Amino acid sequence: MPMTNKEVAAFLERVGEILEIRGENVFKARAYYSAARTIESLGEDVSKIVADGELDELPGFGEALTEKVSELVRTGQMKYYDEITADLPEGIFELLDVGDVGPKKVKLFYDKLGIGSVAELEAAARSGALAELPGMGDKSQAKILAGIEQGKEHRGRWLLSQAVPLGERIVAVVEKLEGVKRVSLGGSIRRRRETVGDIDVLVSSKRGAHVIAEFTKLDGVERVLASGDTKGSAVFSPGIQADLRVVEDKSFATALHYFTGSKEHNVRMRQLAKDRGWKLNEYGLFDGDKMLASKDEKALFAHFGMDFIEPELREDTGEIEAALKGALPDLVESRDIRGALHVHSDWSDGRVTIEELAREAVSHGFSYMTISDHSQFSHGLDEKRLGEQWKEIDRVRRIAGGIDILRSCEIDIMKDGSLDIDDETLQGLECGIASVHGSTELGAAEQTRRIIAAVSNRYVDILGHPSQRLLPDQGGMAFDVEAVLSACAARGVAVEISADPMRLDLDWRYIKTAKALGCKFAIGLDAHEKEHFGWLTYGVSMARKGWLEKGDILNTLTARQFRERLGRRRKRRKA
DNA sequence: GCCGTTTTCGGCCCGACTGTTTTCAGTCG
Repeated sequence: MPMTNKEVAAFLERVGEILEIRGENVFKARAYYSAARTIESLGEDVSKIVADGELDELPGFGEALTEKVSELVRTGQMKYYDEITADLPEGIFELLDVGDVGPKKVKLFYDKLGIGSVAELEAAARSGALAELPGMGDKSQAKILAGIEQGKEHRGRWLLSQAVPLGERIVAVVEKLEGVKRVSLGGSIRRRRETVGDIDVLVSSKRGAHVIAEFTKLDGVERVLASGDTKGSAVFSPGIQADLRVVEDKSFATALHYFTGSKEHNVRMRQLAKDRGWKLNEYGLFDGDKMLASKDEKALFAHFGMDFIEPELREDTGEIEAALKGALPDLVESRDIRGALHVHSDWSDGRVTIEELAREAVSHGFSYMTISDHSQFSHGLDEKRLGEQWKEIDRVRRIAGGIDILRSCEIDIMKDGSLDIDDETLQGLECGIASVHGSTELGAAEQTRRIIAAVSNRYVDILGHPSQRLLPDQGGMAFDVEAVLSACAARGVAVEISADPMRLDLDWRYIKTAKALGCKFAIGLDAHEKEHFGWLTYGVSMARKGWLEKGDILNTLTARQFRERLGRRRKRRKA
């Protein structure tokens, strides 16, 4: 089984960490980190790039990395890795996950005390041995113990949907503090990454110490990690860390740009500044000692002759070049979406009646909705029950004002690629969504054949959550993404971008590739209760991260256009 | 380990905070 991009990236990340722990040249380690990020943000499979012999064309891939990564992708192993890890204990990497512990301290702990796991670190801290080490003391020891405790409670990343409400609450409170001029979320939450490690908030004020002090007293603060004049850091219930930075208002635009990132985007922007003889940092854009005024981010980009780059695009995947050429996409917005697709009712595992769903959809401004309950394999409806449901849909359609309701179904894709509803019944659907739920462990080749077989059924209009990934940490199943996307494009089957915060699937990294292959998209809610209509914003964010415009997305069409489009496609497929 | 119409060798982002230090190292973002 070929390694996924994520696996290759994680491997390279680890090589970088080992090099740092070993005390090698930090720039050598950085080369591996940079390679890891490049692989992670690829819109195509690294195994394909290796097979095509095009790995050395990626930025940051010279002779050594090309050879080592090719070996890794082909054989699943890297001799170099075995060499540099041979004399290190296996658990040494987990030490890096402890707060306030970096490669230098790992090396120190290992060299002096032979510590090679978090358990050993904890024992050493409790015995007081850590405090005796050079450069360490009681406070450092206590901090490390606290870090170990926190790590036990929670590790890793949070869903975007968990972070956004907290982030917005912090902004709302801080905005009202005395002496605060401007406030914004920054970091990965502003870029709308599908998961975030922490919440970044930027504030402009002349009263930094006061703002930070108030921030650390907010409702929900469990622990204060740092509290200075310009920077504060606290852990909020249920364990999400938030960092607040305070700058002068004249620095707000450059600071916001800086703290929004991504790091890769920032590196490119600083380089652009350097090329022009300027200097860009969080405090401003400088020509010598002179600060080039930027009242907001738009003005900042304008200095470079660039169009404003929406935060979602700032991943260094071509947005800088496009902005310089004035060729950025006109990104889709939530208000462009007219149809609520992929809605489950209490006919399967949803909590709400069709009639209530209709009312809820109207209140969110949708003008049509597809009732897409599960089919029999996922404990949903069989052919007979579907027929009965259609009568109920007809009834609600007559009484519900201002909304069109389409007969739909989330049809299960069987292990062999067939569907669990017969064609005669499928013919009666107005929108067919086919999804994989079971048998996710097939090999990549079989999985690919299976999905392509399913989207080849003429009554399938949309491929639901293609990868079956579950955030924050469960990767998707193994299959040839490009082959499936090509099949969808050829058959006119739209690819779902699930707005379910645990899915957000198709992965935005593949969206640009999908569009280039000719795919259309459908933002699906996968709603099971009323509150889930609010998920739309997350689906739209992913579409935006994938550079999509209104015209790329089927449910920006009016109800009538949507029906016509699906109808036309079906006629073509019959012919 | 990568990279180059300023360089094929010598750079590679940099500032805030903390704790341990009498001037700095490590971590983080």
